[in-house]
Amino acid sequence: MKGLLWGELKFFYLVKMTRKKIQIKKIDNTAARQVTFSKRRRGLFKKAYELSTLCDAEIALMVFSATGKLFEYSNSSMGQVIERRNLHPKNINTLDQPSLEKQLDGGVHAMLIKEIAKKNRELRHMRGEDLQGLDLEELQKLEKIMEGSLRRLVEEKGGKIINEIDALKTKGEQLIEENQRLKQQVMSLLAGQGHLLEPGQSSDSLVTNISSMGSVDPRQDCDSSCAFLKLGLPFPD
Amino acid sequence: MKGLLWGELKFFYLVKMTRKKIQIKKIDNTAARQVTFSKRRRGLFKKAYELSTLCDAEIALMVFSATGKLFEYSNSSMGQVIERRNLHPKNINTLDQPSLEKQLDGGVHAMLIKEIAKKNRELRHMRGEDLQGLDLEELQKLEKIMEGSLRRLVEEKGGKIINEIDALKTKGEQLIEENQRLKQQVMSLLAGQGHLLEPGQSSDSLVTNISSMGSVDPRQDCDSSCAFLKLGLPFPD
DNA sequence: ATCTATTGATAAGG
DNA sequence: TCCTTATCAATAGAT
Repeated sequence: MKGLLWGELKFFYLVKMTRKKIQIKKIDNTAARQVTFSKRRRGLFKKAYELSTLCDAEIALMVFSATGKLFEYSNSSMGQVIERRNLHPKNINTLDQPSLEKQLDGGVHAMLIKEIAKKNRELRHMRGEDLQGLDLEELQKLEKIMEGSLRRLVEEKGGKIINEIDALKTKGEQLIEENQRLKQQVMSLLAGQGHLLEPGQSSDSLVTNISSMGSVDPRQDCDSSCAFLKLGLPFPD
Repeated sequence: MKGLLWGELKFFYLVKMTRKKIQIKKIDNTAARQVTFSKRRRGLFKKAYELSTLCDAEIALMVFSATGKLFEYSNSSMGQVIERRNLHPKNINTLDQPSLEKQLDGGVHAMLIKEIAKKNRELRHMRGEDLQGLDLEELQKLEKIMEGSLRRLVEEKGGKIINEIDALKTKGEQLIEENQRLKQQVMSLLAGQGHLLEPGQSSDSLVTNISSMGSVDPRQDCDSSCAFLKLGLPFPD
């Protein structure tokens, strides 16, 4: 809505703007919560950046959204700040106490196992298993994701195929060139040594003998490479 | 200085207000920097608290002042958030926390973390991400799997849809029956009380009055439910 | 620390 | 997600 129109409406209809201060409590409406999360997260990161810059402070900020997505900021390095914190007199004691460590370890252990279970569930769903527990909406969402995945996969495969074909074509051309060179070499040798030919020995077998003395891979003779080239078949690798 | 006096001064003497936006650069004056650090640090922590509360986010914030003082905030536990970050797919390969209990109980943790990393790889592949590392054969295999998944998913969804439709149909039939029963009840009542009808009062309005005394939801009168039944429209739930 | 004009952040709505 | 605008909050500079 354009500013002018908006102004008119406001003037004539006294539109009630419900822009007001909010209570700092968990926002019930999911969509509104997501929007607010996005906006305030940006604001928070900006403030963190400004503080670190203005006041030469070292800052690490980690934010997990309600849906588990991770956002982080650090003006130096996250690991460095965490390490610095662990070495800080304020926290160094908590690391050395076995009891606390065990408590923490138990928590971490449980978290790791929970994480694995969660990922297993996701994987089963992605494989089309255990779908009974999902409702129509969740199935729909999953379908969208999988369609996207399949689309990307097919694209990737297409690219790979094109690349392989290109590589094979290039290789084929190189072999054709080499083949030509060798043929000329053979011809000139034949021209120079034609008088040594004995009756009963074909030129073909002579070509084979000569070419196997050159730089070509001796495991592959001229005849077979000619066949690949002429038929446009893929080359054995 | 009181507001009024201040206003007068400003008006008459054009007091030079040097309140203006600042550049986000390191503040040179040490004292001013300290003051700003104090003010903005509070602001930042408040913002972090508000975000975590409003949006149900898990936050860890560490700030080292230029003089090495540590300030930290977390709505849950600092260690917990750091661990959660370490096992996040984004950072799971950058394990920079050898100082903690991992050294003591390295075996199990390492295994669990490896497992999670493996599953994350699988999941990314299933989502069509990080496919560059796979060769043609692997892509082909993955495509087969995903096609199967999608097929099963669509089947499952189809079944769910059929079920929902059946349920709605059944509900509709039940409502039709109830509707019929009520109509007959109304007719018999009308027949028995026909002599009570006064001139000017239509039977329709009487029907409405009677039916709203029965077991039907009083928020919905007979006319509107008839409309739903006759038009074969979905029922409001 | 306290004050206040100004700048900045953001809620509601599209 | 981005845009807009009214309102609310943070804070720079002064005391």
